[in-house]
Amino acid sequence: MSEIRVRFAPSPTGNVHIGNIRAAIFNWLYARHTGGKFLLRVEDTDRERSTPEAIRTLLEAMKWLGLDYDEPEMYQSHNTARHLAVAEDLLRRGLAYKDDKGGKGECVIFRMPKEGKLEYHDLVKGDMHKKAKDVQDFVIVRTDGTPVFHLANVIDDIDQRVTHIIRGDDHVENTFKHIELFKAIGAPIPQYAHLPMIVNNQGKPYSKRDGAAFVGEFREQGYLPEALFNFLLLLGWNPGDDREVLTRQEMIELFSLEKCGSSASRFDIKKLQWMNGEYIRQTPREEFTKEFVSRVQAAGLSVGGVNLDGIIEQMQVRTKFYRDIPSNCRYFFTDDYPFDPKGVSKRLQGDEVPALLEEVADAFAGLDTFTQVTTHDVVAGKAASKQVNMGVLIHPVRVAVSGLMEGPGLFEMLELIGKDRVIARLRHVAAILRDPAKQLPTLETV
RNA sequence: GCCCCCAUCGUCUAUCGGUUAGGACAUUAGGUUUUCAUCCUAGUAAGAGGAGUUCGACUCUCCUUGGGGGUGCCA
Repeated sequence: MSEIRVRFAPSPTGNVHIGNIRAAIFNWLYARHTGGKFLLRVEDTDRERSTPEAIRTLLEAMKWLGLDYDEPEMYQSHNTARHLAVAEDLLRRGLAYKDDKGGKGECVIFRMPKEGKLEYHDLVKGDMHKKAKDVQDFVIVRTDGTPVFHLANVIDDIDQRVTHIIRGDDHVENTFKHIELFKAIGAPIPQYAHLPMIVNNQGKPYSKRDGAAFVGEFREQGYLPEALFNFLLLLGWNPGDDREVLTRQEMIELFSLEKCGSSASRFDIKKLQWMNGEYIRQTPREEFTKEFVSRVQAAGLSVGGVNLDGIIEQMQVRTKFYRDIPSNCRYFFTDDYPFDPKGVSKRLQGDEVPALLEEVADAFAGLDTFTQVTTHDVVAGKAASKQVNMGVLIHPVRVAVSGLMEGPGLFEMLELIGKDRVIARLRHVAAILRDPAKQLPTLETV
């Protein structure tokens, strides 16, 4: 039994489309599951677009997703001489011919069978067949002397000794051509598996117009590679039971081409967002803390002198994207925090608010221990004596001390900010509200 | 035009002739008169249409419809 060898063969365009990277994921998983080799071939024959920069983008995307490959990457452009030599040989043996149908000069055409059936077994789509007369001869070398995709792709697969070709649905028709090429060259025919495409809400191929379509964009938007990987895997594959969030190890163990579906799947960003949150919540506390601290520090804030563990405990469960951490947590680390205009208009607008905030501040000042329990009791007492719901006090205080309308429970928040800061903030905000010449800094102005 | 592929809740999917058609996302309600998030509970929601095979069809066959892909110098 020869070893299983699969490959990912993208053309580096400067962006890596999610449909492409999903093919890479399925190939990678198949190799890891079977103990085979996962290879990378850079189809860089388009000299215009295949810049070193574009290749770097491709390699970075793969690294980010943990798609490691087992042999040095192959560059298709380095194999052009061989492609042309094979074409010459096919010509010599009468399996290809020269033609000038378009009047552009002579190109080399590969001769397809004219009668009978063409067939192959697709590992995901089943038995495939076509009448030979429905597949035409095709160009393998252009008029300008450069090899065409079909030729280069097949020869490189032969050279890399690829045994299983796992790629997008859009290549199904090409497969009949490629198989004849393998036969003509005298190479063993690989196994094929065609994955359904990722489409948008209209059922059209998912593109840039539909939102983030490239790996780099998801990375920039704060998605974790593990979440994107897991989500893309679930588009067209399932483990056979109800599990959805899987570890890399589980994916490798459970993966099989037989469980791949054959209908196109729509890209549902909502589910990706949910999954990203799942991964953030599952992140070990230590690792999340590291990420949290680096984001906060990158925003120019210091994490010294605060109850970092307490803040983390409150915020990990609320974090949807790492990139939102600084704006959601700024008030923990500095008194210079912006106010959400909606919060101001909804919670700090009334004439009674300044007095209310000062009253609460005064009551807090009398506390020896400042905890969620003692602050709760103070506010509860105030609400009772005023005969109002606690929310009447809680909401203005929350916006005053954090600038935001959301976050941890108020009393947890107060304890984390600390007595002195809370009191100072309440008085400071009250003073600004009383002074018609002053204004609270809003999100926009900061 | 011709050829090929596909078709279960709004979405991703399970089901491989006999199920109250299951799960997840989203959504609705409740737990929660302190928000947001988490968590828990409950709910709404699906076999495109028509023939046939069969005791019995979401499942097999055919047709229609819809969608996608391909169709000599893109990959």
